[in-house]
Amino acid sequence: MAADSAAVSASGQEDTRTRLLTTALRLFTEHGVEGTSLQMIADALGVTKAAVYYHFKTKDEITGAVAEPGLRELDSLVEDASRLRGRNARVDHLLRGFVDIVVRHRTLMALFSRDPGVTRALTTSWTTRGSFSGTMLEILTGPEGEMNQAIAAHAAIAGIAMTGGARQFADLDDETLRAHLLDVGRRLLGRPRRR
Amino acid sequence: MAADSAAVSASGQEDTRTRLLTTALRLFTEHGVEGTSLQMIADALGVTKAAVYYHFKTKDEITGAVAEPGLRELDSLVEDASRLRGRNARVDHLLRGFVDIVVRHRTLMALFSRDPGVTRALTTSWTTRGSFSGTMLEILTGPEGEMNQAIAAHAAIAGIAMTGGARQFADLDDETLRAHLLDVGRRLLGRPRRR
DNA sequence: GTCTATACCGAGATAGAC
DNA sequence: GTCTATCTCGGTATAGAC
Repeated sequence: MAADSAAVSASGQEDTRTRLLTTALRLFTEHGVEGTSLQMIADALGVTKAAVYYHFKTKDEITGAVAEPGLRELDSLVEDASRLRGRNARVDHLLRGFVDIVVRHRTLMALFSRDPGVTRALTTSWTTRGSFSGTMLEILTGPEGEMNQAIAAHAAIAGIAMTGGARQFADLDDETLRAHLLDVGRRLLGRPRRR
Repeated sequence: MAADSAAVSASGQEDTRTRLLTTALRLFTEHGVEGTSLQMIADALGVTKAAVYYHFKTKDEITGAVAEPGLRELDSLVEDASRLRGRNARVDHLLRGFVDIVVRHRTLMALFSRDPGVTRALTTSWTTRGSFSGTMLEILTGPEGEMNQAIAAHAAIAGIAMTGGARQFADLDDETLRAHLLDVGRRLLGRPRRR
């Protein structure tokens, strides 16, 4: 019960910074990054706009902090996949891992692949890291660079990310959604389907 | 040669309103709707902000005018498809028509399915018309309402729209892109593929 | 260390001059 | 048909209360 202020117990209230990021993500998905004002975030938290400014110096910093956990996972997924030998193994690992990340960060991944505001906010800080999306497409497309595969890969990533974050399927449990999205990817990428 | 100011000849300069909409669409896809200021549009046209305001009363009105031609086509496509008998016929007509619209309005359709700013701007004026996206999903999903089909349909629409508007494929000619996107849709919807 | 009060400037919007 | 003046709101910034 003796929880310190940094890591409160599960039932207790989270610290302001965490609440802020959770609230921001929700508002971002509803109104878009550029469509969400600092005032909206502040109001939703019951504090003033300047209080938000204490925790983050700029709005872009908030956007970055919201997107970071998902981006980190994508980054290391692509690294892992790159190290595998055999194209099929790489594709399967990447597909499975991507679906998993999308399912666990549902709204974030949809927001991330959609919103130009996110891209703009991250271009400053994530230019080096931003290579993962290119590498991901490369792996899925294959060395031949066939147009057929390139388009299928692009459609797979977009379709999986946006469907995973769609409101209609928000009630689905993780396992079910994961299975369906994997199926989408396998159909488009021409990989064998289970069951 | 005696062209009036409303309809100039093909080689002549277009009227300000048309140039404005073309410019706005380009800026919208680059920076998002909310990320595009009236000042940017005005600067790109070489006029002042107030001059833009002469042609359109609000920014939402610009957004609406930009999106309208594509939305109209989607609307009548869904109507046409609904009138066909037989689910396969409806699905095929819808898929083929959707791909065609996406190809001919590439950037617009991607913008439309992505940007929350577009959705917000249109909720006021297009609430009644907005039913087409629901009807489209219904037709593609089928009467059973199986989760499998619902997710595949959602992924197909998102994947086709966003891939069609992607910069990487901007150089593809209409026919080629159309064929590839049709293939994406057919794989996901379980429809027979040509060739 | 966390927040309030307040001010500055850019952007959407309106009214009206030319 | 184009532009100036002006208002309000949003992102940014600082000073200071508790």
